[in-house]
Amino acid sequence: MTNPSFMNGVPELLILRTLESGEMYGYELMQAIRSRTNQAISIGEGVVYPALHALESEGMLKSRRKLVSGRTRVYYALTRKGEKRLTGLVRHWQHITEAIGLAIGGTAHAATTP
Amino acid sequence: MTNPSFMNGVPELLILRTLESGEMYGYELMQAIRSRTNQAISIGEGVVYPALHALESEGMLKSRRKLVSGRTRVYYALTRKGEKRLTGLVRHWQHITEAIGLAIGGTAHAATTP
DNA sequence: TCTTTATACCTTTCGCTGCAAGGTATACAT
DNA sequence: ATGTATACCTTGCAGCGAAAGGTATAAAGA
Repeated sequence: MTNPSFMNGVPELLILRTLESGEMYGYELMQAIRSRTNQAISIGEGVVYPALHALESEGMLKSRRKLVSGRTRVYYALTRKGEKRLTGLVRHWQHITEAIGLAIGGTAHAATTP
Repeated sequence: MTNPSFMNGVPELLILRTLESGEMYGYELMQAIRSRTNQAISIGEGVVYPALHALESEGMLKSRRKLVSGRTRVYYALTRKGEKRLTGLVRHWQHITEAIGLAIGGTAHAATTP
């Protein structure tokens, strides 16, 4: 029950946000995230797949299996609930980064102009 | 050696950045951070003190003890090395948030204007 | 033909961060 | 006397996310 660190849940945020553009399968998701962040952030398979399963079991995503040239792909799509969660996560993220921006950009130095 | 999560080290960043304005003792630091972030972020004692010790042992901070009306205060100040680390952490933070901003704000939807 | 590379899925293991909670001690107000 | 605020510190643990290992198909290259 420990209060999860205020910094956690970014992979989840990225996953949900990326799926907002349309259903994707895990492997595709990973690449999409890497691409959308200009290679700055790579979410590995050990993060993506467990996260997808967890999100689905929480009702944030729904999946359907599709057979494409012999390979099985599991496509995930946002549910209404997932969209709501996403909205909350985005808001939280913006709140946090704004706060940190304040602290690191901010206020502190009138020292520069004596 | 595991690659630490790309999201870690924010408390460290906030601590170093806050100490840039001048030396502080732990308790004061905590309050300063809370205040600088408009109460959005609270770094607890269980985070601050271990972090201060770690940073000092890495040479990022130097401390001096001061006796103020019967209570001992341990004041911490940035070293040159600490300043450099801070610069790096800030840069890294900005890089990350920019990337996430791209992913969550970004690119994806020309979908909004059909 | 055989093996490497890329795709696609999944799980187990574990390091590390940061939080909660507990512990000590002084000063001051009630 | 007892509580509240200050000031320091440590231990224990939850949980996140990374590494690494495992299965299987298809296509390219040797």
